[in-house]
Amino acid sequence: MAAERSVKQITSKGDDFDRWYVDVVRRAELADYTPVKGCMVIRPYGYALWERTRDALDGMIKRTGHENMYFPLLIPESYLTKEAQHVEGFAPEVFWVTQGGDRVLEERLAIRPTSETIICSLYADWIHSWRDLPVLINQWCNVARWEKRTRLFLRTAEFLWQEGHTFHATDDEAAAEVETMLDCYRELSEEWLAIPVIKGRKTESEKFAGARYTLSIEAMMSDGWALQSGTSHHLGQNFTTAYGISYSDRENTRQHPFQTSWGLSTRIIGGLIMAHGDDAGLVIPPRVAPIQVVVVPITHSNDEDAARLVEEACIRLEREAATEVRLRVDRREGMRPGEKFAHWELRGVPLRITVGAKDLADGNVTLVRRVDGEQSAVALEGLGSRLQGLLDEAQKVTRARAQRLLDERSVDVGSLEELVAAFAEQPVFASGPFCNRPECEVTVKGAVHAVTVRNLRADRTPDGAPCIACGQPAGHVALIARAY
RNA sequence: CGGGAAGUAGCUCAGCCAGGUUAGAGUGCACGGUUCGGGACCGUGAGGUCGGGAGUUCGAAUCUCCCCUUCCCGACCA
Repeated sequence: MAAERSVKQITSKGDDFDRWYVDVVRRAELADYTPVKGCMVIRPYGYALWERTRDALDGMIKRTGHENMYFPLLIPESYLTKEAQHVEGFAPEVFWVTQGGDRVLEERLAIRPTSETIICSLYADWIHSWRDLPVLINQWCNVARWEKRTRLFLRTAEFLWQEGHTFHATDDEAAAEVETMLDCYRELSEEWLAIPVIKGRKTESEKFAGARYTLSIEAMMSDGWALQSGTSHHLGQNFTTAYGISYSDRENTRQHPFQTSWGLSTRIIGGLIMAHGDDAGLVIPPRVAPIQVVVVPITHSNDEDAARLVEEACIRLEREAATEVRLRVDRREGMRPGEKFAHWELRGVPLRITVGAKDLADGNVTLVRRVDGEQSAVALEGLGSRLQGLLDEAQKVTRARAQRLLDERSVDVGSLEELVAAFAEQPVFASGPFCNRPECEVTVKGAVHAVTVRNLRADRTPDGAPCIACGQPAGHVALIARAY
């Protein structure tokens, strides 16, 4: 049955994945294009999804000891340009404000592409002593980057994110922070968004501009492509030196603190869509679903008694579920049940309860799980209190399905030939021993169309195997994939 | 930013090559009715500066030029 549930308005996933993605985003009313080039509008349903994701991550950020604050949107050019690599990396994508009202500004202002520079400039005045460390802060904000190509949620000129920034007395403490926050991203992705990820370290060519190193989580989309879903950077003393941040340690010696930054953006919503969605539309994991349960009453205009019983059952569900579950009864008139089913499937609501006279005669309602279409007749009695458990189950099934996809499309390779063979049929996640020299990265990229080294896996070691590109002893296992 | 495609009703598109009454279809929308366990049907109605600008012409959705936007493939990137 599930296979026949095609949706009128959206392209089939198998026919054209990119069109499918855009169709789902727009038809499910998550987001849309705007008259502003490169900028999207996030519509209420999409924003609700972001809010749930954001709140989950915000809880983790606070749990790990960070506080939220807010920095200016505009950054003076002289502040932006102090860290050489950073400027070089971001300069091509900065928006510049050159005028205020009718006055040309003496110094251009950048619209923040990220806030390390303004934050360092301010903290240079606020950090004086080892007692001032660590500084553990975060901000939720918008940033702007002049991107050449727009993809809703995945790449827009303006996007929403959080950026965490910390300063530490020791290198090790900063390194631990980078790991801690990457693990928060992993937890958000796996436990909330039901997307398994692979943690690892970025290669030199892929790391954040100005960082000593960058860690990332990489998720597999259902077409086998990778999506970098969160990054955590160890900035060493690069910025603190450039921006003159120093403090007196316990021995009264001047020191530059060690710094980290880490970010996760609305891009993750794109990942959620591409990881779980199907030909009927979105599939939203219950923990972040704006609406977790939709109730569709089946009423007959020529049978008032039945209609009354159906409405009573709906009211009962609303009352019993109200406190713990986000449930909505779809009472829209003049719309046939099938149309409502399609409507909510497109929007990815995890559970649907159909309430009709036929089932009610036996004290039952029909329950359908979005992720796999599993359908069952369940007793109305006590259902409200069982919903949370059913949602937890749906969350698990969604996660397991994504894990299965990742497992099925992951391949270990021991040579370039095997790498080429791995991608012959379809995009995969290939893992192979890698020496991490820039020349070898170029070789790997050139071996298969559009692949990149996503990261050096944190969970694997090469065990003395030779690098797939040069044959020298490999120190890492590289995750190689095509990426969004 | 390079290569390709496309912009006509909310959406999907036809009409354009061979310029000519009042620009069409399906779907969606509004109202009425029959219906109602997978996008049902009948009727009525609203809805368009044909992406924008300039030009050619008696006359432009249609021909010419410029611009804008979107999609796809690259390069760049969260």
